[in-house]
Amino acid sequence: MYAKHTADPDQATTPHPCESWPDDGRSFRETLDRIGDKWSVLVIGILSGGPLRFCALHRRVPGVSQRMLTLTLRHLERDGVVSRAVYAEVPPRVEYQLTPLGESLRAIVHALAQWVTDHHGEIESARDRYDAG
Amino acid sequence: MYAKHTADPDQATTPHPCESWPDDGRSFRETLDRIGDKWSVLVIGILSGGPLRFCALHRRVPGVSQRMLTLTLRHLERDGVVSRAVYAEVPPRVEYQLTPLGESLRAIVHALAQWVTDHHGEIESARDRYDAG
DNA sequence: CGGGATCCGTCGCGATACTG
DNA sequence: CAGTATCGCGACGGATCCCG
Repeated sequence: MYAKHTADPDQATTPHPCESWPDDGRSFRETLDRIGDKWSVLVIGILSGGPLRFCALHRRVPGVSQRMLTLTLRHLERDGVVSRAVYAEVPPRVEYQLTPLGESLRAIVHALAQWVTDHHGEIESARDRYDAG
Repeated sequence: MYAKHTADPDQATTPHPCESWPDDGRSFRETLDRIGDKWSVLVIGILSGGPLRFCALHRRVPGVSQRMLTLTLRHLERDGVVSRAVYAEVPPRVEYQLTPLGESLRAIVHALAQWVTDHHGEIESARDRYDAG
C-alpha cells in the first residue's frame, strides 16, 4: 500500500530475513502452515527416533485422531518431509520415516521441544500473572 | 466425557516409552499451540528486530487482520513472550517488544526462518512431484 | 492393520463498523 | 492510532462406518 513513495527498494534496511520476511511472509506462510500446523511438529519429532508404523505413531500422539494423523502424514509426504513405505503383507504394514529433508528439521524440532520443556513453567506462571492482573 | 466406566484416569498413567520426546506431548501441545499458531512465529521474528508499534507491526505482516494481530499479541503477552507498553500520549502509542523469555525464542525462530528459506524450493518441487505422481 | 469417505459440530479467522 | 464488538462463512477436526 505505502511502498510507492520511493524507487529505492527497502532491502537495504533489512539485514536479516527474520525482521522483514522476504516476500512479505507469503511464501513463508505456505511452508510454515505445514510445519507449524497442529500435529506436524509432534509427528516429525517422534519420527526422528526412527521409522514407525501408523499405529505406533498413533499411540504416541495422544490427542490425534486417525483422520488428522492421516492428513498430517499426507501433507508431510507431499512436502517431501516424510516417506511412506507400503509392504504388501498380511496383515498390511505401512512405515513412515523422515526423508533427508525431514532429517534437516530435526535440530529445529528438538530445539523447539527443548525450549518448551525448559520454559513451560515460566509460561504457566506468566499466564497466572496475566489472568490475575 | 467417556471416562465413566473405569476408576483409572488413563490420561495420567500412560508412561509412553517415548524415544524422542521428553514428555507425552500434552504439556508440549499447550505451549506449541501458542508458538505454532498462524501468526506468532512471524510476529516474534519481526519483533526480534526491536520494539514496534501496533501499526508498524501490522504493516510488516501484510496478511494479518488487525483482529488476529491483536489476538496474537494478547496471547503472546499472556504467555510472557511479548510485553506491551502503553504511552498515554496524543496520539496514543503502544509499543510491543520481546521479553527475555521471548528473546530466548529468537534463535529458534530465526533457525526456522532460515530453514524455510533454504528449503522452500525443495518443498515446492516435492509438491509438484507428489501432485504429478 | 491402514486409511478412505462421509456427516457434522465447532471456531478460527476475515470483514466491517464503532470507540477512546 | 490502537484497539473492541459483532456477524458470518469456511476450514478444521472428531466420530463413525466401511473397504482393501
